Amino acid sequence: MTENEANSPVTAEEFNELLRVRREKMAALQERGIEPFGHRFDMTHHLQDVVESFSDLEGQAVKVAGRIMAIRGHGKTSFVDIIDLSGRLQSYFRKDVIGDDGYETFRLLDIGDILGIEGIVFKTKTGEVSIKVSSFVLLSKSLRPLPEKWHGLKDVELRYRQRYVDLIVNPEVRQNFVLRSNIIKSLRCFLDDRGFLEVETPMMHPIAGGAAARPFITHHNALDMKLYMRIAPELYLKRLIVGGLEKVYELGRVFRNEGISIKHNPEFTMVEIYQAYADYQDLMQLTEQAIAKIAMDVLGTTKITYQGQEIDLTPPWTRMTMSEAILKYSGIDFAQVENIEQAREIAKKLHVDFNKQDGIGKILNNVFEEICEKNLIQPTFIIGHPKEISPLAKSNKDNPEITDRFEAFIFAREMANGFSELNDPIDQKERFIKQVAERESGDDEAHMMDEDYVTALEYGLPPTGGLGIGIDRLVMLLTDSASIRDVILFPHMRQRD
RNA sequence: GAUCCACUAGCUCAGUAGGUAGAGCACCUGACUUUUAAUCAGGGUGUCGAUGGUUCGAGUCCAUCGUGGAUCACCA
Repeated sequence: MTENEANSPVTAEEFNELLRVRREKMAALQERGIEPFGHRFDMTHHLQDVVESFSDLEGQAVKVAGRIMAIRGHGKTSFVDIIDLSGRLQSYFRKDVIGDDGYETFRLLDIGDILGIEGIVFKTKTGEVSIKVSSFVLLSKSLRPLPEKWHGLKDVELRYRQRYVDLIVNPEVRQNFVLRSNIIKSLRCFLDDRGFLEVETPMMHPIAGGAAARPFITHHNALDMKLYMRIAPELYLKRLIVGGLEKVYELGRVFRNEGISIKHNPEFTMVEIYQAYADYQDLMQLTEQAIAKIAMDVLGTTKITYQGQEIDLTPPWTRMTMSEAILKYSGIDFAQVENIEQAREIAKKLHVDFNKQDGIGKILNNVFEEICEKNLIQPTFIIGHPKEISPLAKSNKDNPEITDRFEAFIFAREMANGFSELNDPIDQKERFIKQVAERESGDDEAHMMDEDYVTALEYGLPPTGGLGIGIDRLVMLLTDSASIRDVILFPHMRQRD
């Protein structure tokens, strides 16, 4: 049935049998004076509490609420499974307890209906903790049938489009999203404990900066101006460090107008963290400590299994420069490269693509991505990124062609990216100018000029370490989810019709 | 954007060689006062993703389109 039909006052004949029967039952309940959509209910326990506290609760009256997931009828008695967020509990309806009238009402209930139940806690002869219903109240009539009880909802398209159904029938999906919430809670706790200040900066930017990505474009009517949905909060957060806030973080959504895949959603959640007077080494430590602490909080261990692969998140993680990684996985020493011809030669030899205008740094990065990334299963910090691909990172003191930057890889995926922030306004302006030139020569992911950001740096940005962690990918890792869509409640889908 | 795969009842799936559309669960009728995938007897509830085409005849073959998935490209 289409949404149109669901919202229009159709006659019963237009529904299929399953929908029609439920509406007829709703009407029958109303005829018996029962309101099919209730108001509130005071429960004394969640369902799992009843099971866990059975020895204390046996023989006592409790009030619980939940959704009917199974009905096993036996004539004048019935066993009814109900679920809430905490778990499942069996309830036992008896005609001689709730009366003829109550039992007639009970028989108008369906799988999917939401009930409030008052009854006595007991154990059945097969040993299952149950509640003998002394009274019940319909809290919400369900007008649509739920998917099958033991296969659940498998169709991934329906699972994403109708996540509410997915959440009802697939308990592990519910658990994953509870875990996601716990991960974020744990991260906040970690940062708050270390004196970081949580801040909120604009999501709509006049200039999209802080990352290399194509932005979504929107428009403000009253100001009649073009605005970009933010691709990163970075430049605003560093303005706050200029302003003296010292240790800040922002946890929130960013938007990138790019392809959708198992690892990419157009909007995703990241945390960016900035710490004045720190450098990339400090932030590397912070990264491994944060992720290990989160894993400990939500899973109770730093040794996890992702897609069948054992991964040990215990710090310290391996540290390796980009060139070292290339040497390790290809046997070629890229650090010896002195000119662009040599770099191109290596790329050709390793069958790595590059563009004519790419410099040594970009080719180095291409080679790394092509040859090394797939090998970085255990947590690994890659450091020594070329300046060419790091327009916001501070150059290394000893080798100005590379930056004091790191990326954390786990299971061949970039999980975090951080660096000592470039705080030299003159250097920053030059790098912006280079980015603008790249933009003009067709790279629509290159940075735009942000004059105000340069002005902020001119007031003085203390030496600062910065870090971004992709929360969705972290949640994927800790929930053993193969697709980012499994950790985003409502992943983006093409509109139907 | 490219390639491959999928789309059949509310859900999970079968459908042989092109010949009247199937099963389990759910649902409906009846029996049943401790079941738990309850059981027993009976009932099939359908725009086979859409539109064309081939054919006496299409769920099945062909074409186009739609939606989704996987891989690739882009990216985090």
